[in-house]
Amino acid sequence: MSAMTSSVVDRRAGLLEAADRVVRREGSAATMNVIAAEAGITKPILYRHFGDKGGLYRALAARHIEDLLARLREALLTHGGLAARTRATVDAYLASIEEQPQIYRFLVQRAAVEEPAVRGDVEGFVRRFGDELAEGIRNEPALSGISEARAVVWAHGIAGMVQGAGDWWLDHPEVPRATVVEELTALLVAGFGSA
Amino acid sequence: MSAMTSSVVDRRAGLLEAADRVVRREGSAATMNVIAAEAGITKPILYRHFGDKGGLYRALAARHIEDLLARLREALLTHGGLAARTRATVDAYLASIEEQPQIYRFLVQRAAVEEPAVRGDVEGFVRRFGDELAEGIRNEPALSGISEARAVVWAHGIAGMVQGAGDWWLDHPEVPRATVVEELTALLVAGFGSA
DNA sequence: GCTATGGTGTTACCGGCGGTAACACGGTGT
DNA sequence: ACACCGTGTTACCGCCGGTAACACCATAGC
Repeated sequence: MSAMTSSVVDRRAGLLEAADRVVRREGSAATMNVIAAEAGITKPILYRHFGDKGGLYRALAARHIEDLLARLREALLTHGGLAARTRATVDAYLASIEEQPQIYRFLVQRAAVEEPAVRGDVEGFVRRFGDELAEGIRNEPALSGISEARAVVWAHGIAGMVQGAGDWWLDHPEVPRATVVEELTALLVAGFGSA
Repeated sequence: MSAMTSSVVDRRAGLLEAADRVVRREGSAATMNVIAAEAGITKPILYRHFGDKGGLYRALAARHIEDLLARLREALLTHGGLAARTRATVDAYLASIEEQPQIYRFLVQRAAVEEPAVRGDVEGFVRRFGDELAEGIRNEPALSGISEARAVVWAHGIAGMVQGAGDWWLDHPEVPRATVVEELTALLVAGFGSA
């Protein structure tokens, strides 16, 4: 019942692709009706595939979250020391939101806020970013022996910091990305020294 | 046409009080109908007073935002040096969200996200927190001569950090507030050293 | 051939939301 | 007596998320 290329899984992917276009184009006005129309169908089909709006949001968020976390994970493995890793990670985050601001807003706002059920499943995104960061911090050679409490509080604090600065930066495009990256990196790397 | 104690201004305050109770009790299910019912009236009156849902949200958010920013402003003036000021500010923020988590969620989520028109008026809240922080950083004796870019990026980054850590902490009440405060303060104070 | 079955698609509806029009009541000034 | 104005109501609109019911069209089995 698989082996074939097409069928249900491709259909789902196609629908998600349509939903993605709508979110990218219309932002928060991405209603179920519009998404269905964009896909050239009507609502009930959408509901058959995703259950409810939360299900579609979950599916939609999952793709981007995995992509983004992969980028961040890779940045966390950058060679060259703690400062280089920090800079690469912050820059990866800001580069991502710069490339697709609408998707980013969808991830941190719609997906995590509007549909509370998503919190347990996709779990925010900033939250998962924080979890990944915590792991990175625990494994950081320069921070060996860091207490668990410190690792986890720092991680979620840093996740919020990058997100907050990124949010602000989206409304202040006159500031170069490199500036934001350098200032945050300086603050964080010096802060890590306290460990 | 003023001088009298009662009339329209008291009425507004009473309605806001009712809205406040609903938000505190029902959280995100604070619909216009139930707010009206809580106030003992019906919808149109609410609309006559506040224009639309965004107007009510703005009015509702404004009170708490001013209260909260006053607390933070006071903390920013704590005597005893940079570390003491940082600790007091972080603690003031976390204490506030601990006291009224529903109101806090309303401020950072509903008011700032759901009603985009609020962004220009009440302007987020985390955003205004960031603005206040930037001013505090510029005036910080220990950070005199800091560049404008650094002050503003740090400010909004720190605002996001405290908010992000606070968000996470709301879901992990087993961690004492003092722990969160101390870990964030340690990171920040050491980071400030890089200026 | 003719019928079951299952997936794709539709139309048409439901309850509830934000928002508004239209009207009813009661005090006040002239 | 009358117009006026603020407070309040009922009843409605359009749109959203969500669902029931039915139509179409392949393939599979006899």
